[in-house]
Amino acid sequence: MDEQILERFNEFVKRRSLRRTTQRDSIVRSIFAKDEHFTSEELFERIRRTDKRASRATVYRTISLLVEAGLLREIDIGGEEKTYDPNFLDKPSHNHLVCIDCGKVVEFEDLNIDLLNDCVTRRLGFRPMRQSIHIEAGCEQLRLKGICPNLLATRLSGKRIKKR
Amino acid sequence: MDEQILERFNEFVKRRSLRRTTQRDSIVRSIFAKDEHFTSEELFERIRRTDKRASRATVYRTISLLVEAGLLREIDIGGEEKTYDPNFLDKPSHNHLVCIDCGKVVEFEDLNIDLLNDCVTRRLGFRPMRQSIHIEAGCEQLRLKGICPNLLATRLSGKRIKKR
DNA sequence: GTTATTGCAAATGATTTGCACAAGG
DNA sequence: CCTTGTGCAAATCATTTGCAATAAC
Repeated sequence: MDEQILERFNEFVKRRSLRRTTQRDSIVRSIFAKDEHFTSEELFERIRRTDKRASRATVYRTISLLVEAGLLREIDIGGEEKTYDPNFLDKPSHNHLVCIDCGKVVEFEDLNIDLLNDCVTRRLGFRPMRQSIHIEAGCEQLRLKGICPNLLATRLSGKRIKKR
Repeated sequence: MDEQILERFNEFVKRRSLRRTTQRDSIVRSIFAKDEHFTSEELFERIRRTDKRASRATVYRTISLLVEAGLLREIDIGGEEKTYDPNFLDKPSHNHLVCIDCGKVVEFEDLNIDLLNDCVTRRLGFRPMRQSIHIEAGCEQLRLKGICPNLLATRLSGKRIKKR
């Protein structure tokens, strides 16, 4: 993981006169070890594997801190539980496409769309702050050949398919 | 209200061999009497004013039916409760801008953005189905003059400001 | 030492559900 | 009639919170 993220978090924690704890460190490390989206429960289970007495409460509380610190973002990809995205540090303005066939989530960036959105925002009399695009789409391969490569890939990798 | 919507709902209900009831009729009428976004609780309170023994359960169940029928859409404008938007029949591809100063929600349509999104979707190997843009923006007037016209308008009209 | 943090279990709050009675067709 | 809908209250489920014990600084 990029140790720099941990540093940034600890600066944030210090600035708020909060405390650096082993639990917070390990949760932050666990989150930014991958670039995968996750729910609180998934993260909790991940943490539990290495620390048998970690608590859900601390996981929830640390996630909130990370969101306040601007290091983590809640995203909307459907589902009952909130989903978090650790990739906004690398790609500050990316968006999400969700495949309605397999649930796969694809991240993408598009400068032109960002620009157009800013125009619309100003035309409406507002100052652009943040924008996000949510696309639901079907798999083209599935329609043409009856095979969804993402679904296959998902099966192979054992990745959980998000129920919508 | 456009009685045609009620008709469409009742066709849907019949197709599923469900039943047309006075409660469903009155809930559908209540929703499409305005073009305002609402939460289940707000709708329930609205219904309660005219029908003292209406139940939350039926409101929730009817909302679900309307969403399945494609007549109502859940939208994401933050907040803990789900928000529903009855305006997709008139504007099938509109988006939402939320003012971070006053919580006002502005609907807008933009064909160019829709087109660009479709391009991106195809480039990624998917078939466009549905897309939505969520913009958070600050009030330009507030920054320049210290006055947010929406906030004023909201106060005057007594409209509830969504907490975020 | 003083203040913040943790883990637990209990609380919360929106939404869902089981069930007995009522209503639609 | 027979089946689906309603209203009520209880259940659910993710998330939050109070609190006593523990760890930072």
